[in-house]
Amino acid sequence: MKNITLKEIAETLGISITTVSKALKDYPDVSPKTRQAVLNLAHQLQYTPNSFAVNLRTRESKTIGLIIPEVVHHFFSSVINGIIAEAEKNGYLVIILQSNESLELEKKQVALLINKRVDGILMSLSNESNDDDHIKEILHKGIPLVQFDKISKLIHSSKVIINDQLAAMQAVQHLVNIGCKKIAHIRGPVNPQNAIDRFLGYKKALEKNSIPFNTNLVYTCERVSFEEGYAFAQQIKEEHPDVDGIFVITDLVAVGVLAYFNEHNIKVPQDVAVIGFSNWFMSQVITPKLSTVDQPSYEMGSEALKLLLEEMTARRDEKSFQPKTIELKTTIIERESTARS
Amino acid sequence: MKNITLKEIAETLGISITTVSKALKDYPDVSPKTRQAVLNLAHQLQYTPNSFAVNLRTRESKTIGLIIPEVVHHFFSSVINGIIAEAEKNGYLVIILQSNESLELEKKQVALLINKRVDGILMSLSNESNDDDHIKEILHKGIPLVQFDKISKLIHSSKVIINDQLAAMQAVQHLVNIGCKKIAHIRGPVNPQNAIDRFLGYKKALEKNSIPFNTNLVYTCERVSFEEGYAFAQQIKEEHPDVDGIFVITDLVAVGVLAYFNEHNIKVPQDVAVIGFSNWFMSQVITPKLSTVDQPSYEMGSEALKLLLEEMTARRDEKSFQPKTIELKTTIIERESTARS
DNA sequence: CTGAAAGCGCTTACAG
DNA sequence: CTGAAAGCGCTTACAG
Repeated sequence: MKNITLKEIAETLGISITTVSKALKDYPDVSPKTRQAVLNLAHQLQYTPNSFAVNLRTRESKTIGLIIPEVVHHFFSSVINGIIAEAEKNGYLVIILQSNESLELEKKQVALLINKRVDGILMSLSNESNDDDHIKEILHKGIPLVQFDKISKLIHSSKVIINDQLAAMQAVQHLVNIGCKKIAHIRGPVNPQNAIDRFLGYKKALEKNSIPFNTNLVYTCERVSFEEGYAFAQQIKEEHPDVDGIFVITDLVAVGVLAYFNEHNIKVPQDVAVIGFSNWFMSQVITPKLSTVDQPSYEMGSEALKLLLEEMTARRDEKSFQPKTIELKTTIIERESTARS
Repeated sequence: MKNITLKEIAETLGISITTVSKALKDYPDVSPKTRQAVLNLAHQLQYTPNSFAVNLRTRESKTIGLIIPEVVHHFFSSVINGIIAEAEKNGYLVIILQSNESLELEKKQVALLINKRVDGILMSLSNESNDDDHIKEILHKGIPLVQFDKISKLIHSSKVIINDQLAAMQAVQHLVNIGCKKIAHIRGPVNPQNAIDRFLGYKKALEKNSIPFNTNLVYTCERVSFEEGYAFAQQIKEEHPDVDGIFVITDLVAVGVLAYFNEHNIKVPQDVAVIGFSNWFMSQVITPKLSTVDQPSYEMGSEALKLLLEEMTARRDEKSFQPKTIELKTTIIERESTARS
């Protein structure tokens, strides 16, 4: 089906393209009669502006790009949800790309989005990311950027985060409070800032409670998977049978830990208490129900988009913009896996 | 940072824009020397074509639109994964919209994508969708369309589906095989084709095994939620204490059923066997592990994108294209929730 | 092998 | 209040 253009409307009504354009955009300097005629015909023909032409003229695509490590992930899919909803509300569409935790892919995707000339970019870094050049390139090109969740502290952009260190401290403190004396930590990979911060929070909590820190009680995930949780649970029990509490980097891994314990008749929380991180849906339906740290994911997405909008608006109006950091609240969710009476 | 244009390259080299454009696009009628000079300078200046202008000229956006009911959903997020991966491989980006199971939103989003002039659309219908006009509009505009999973049979487009009826029959047959005599069905909402087909499969399986069909044993979800599963499990036990098998529309709801049974000491599978549908990750980690129907989600996404590509290519080459339907294989996954020895 | 020119469909500063 | 014209940055049929 042919698409209607301004030209056709203009010709049909015997007026100029300029006037048609103005009428449709509610410019004041069009007579009410002309405006009405244009509006009627446009509606009748179901005119919609050619967005390609509008993009070229206005240098805006009304599209933003999102790069995340993984879509199939309860936390990230909730974030996406928040982003898409907020974007749509403001007339923006969202292109989603997935780095699959690969720095190489992440770089390619940044290039793709820059090429596409999106109006802004939202990013959560891959676990491999220990190099900032591609992200600096975004800033260098003058494209508004908001980092969330897995961020690089060195990049001077807006950020939406939680206080991972504090949240981890609270989680470990909770284990101490219910009587744990020897607490292991299954941590995330070495690069991501949030894995580092959660580890530091673990360490601080021990210190605060005068529990000696022992490197051997820290187990490092590479892929942050269910399988790793399962394997580390076994390893912990073999190497340190007296461990009575485990703080796990994220719920998926913690569920792996529970699976191993369930299968080997190790009682949770009586023998070992377990606390995860993120509050996946899954945590409340497994047995035992998993204690965890609730992390507002939908809100993280919507707040990130709002910050991006602010920056895009400032940029368009040629106002200066100071990057902001929003820190969202986390909450300890106590469930069966730490319920010692 | 200023963006480099063809004009600047042309001026710097003292040649025409035409020649620069041709050199960059590997047209044969450019002298090797000129081509090299252009390529060098373009690379040095990090030239990338302005996609807005390219879109306008070529009438292609190299972008496709995806509308799904929900992002935060193991099945759909896996489909997204397949779509994005395959799209990227072929130089397309994906805009994702979420209907939240609302027909009204779905209509709006179709309009958004048409306006955006995406090169093609992938859709899985919302549960509310009992009206096709907005989808016919896509075809009417000549935009390639592929439906997947939750489709409208009445729309003459390509489709990627599973045989829901057959898969449901196999699931119920499995319950019969392990000795179930009175089998309830928690079905999906009334509109979606796949809920209807799964229900029909349930009915056929009963018939085939000479088990009388009883309307009272069919419970209809509205929101397809964990909570509904929980509530229906209770209702089933109250209304029909002798039900010994339940076929549930999808794993999320089945997990709700298991939660109720676990909490009320009803033994699964001894007292009641339960089988779900979709093979969410969650199903293999809960207690008891849930039997289910595996549905290839990643593949559904990648196949849908391939079909769309075929159609977009045909359309561009002005060849005719006959919509195709691809039916993917499903597999019964037997786990603890139906493991009667 | 090279380039002038038209055109994609819009927006907007400017003249009348 | 109306419209001619320039221009966004590219592609491509055409002439030389």
